[in-house]
Amino acid sequence: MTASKTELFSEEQSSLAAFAGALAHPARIAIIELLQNRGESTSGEIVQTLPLAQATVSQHIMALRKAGLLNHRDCGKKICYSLNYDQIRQFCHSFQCTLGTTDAPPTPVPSTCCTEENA
Amino acid sequence: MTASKTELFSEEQSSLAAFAGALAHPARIAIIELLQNRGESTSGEIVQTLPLAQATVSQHIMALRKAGLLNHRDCGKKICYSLNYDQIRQFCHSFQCTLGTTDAPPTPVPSTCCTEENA
DNA sequence: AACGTATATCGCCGATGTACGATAAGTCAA
DNA sequence: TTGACTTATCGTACATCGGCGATATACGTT
Repeated sequence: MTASKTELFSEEQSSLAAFAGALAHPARIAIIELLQNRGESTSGEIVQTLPLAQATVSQHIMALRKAGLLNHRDCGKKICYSLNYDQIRQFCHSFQCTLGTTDAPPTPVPSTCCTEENA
Repeated sequence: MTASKTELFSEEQSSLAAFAGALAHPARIAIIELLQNRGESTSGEIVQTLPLAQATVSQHIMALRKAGLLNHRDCGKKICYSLNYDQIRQFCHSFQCTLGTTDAPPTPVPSTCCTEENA
């Protein structure tokens, strides 16, 4: 991504993009679904569920952690992961606003592109 | 990505991941915000708004188009883009379900990892 | 300490994403 | 047709991702 020229965009734009990036892989979606269903799972259980090597799954988990989507607690030699619903809800709300799916219907729009814009 | 071993995951998981991937760049978030505010914009207007080269912006627009997030209509020599709210709403709903932010509160969960799981 | 288990990290590789200039392809006007 | 304009695509360079085996780290048990 060439560092995405990320400094050229707003904090919120980068933040939303990062959140979306965390969800941008089917394996990570699967992990989220698993945690959604079970409430809590160890890393090992997640590995067993996915058709990927332990190292790869660990990377996906770490990606979700860095995005703030997971809670984890040590539990002896295991680590239990669960969803951080607060973060998730917060991001979802931001997305709803950005995507315009909260209130305000599709906004009809008079469409100016073919009228005044004939410069 | 490596084709992401995408065949190993469900259709819906891949679909959601693709949608998230389309949003996983601040420039694309910025494009969406722009269209959300203006309702409709030409490619040229979008280029002027972003701090990126025309070719790069065109690629981002194409990424959003391929994800089904944009409507476009020819308008003389210009092309007007707008948000495809139907698609967006549909994806948002899927995400709400996957992320568990629709109904069902955070699910307390008895947490079995430290009890029965001591195999 | 030594071992087994659980998880994270490293190193490597091929594939993909991002960025750009240059150029092609299309439309409209003269 | 020529020319100005708008947008998409090509070619290239580089960074990042996604995958894996191997290894390191950390904990609990004996």
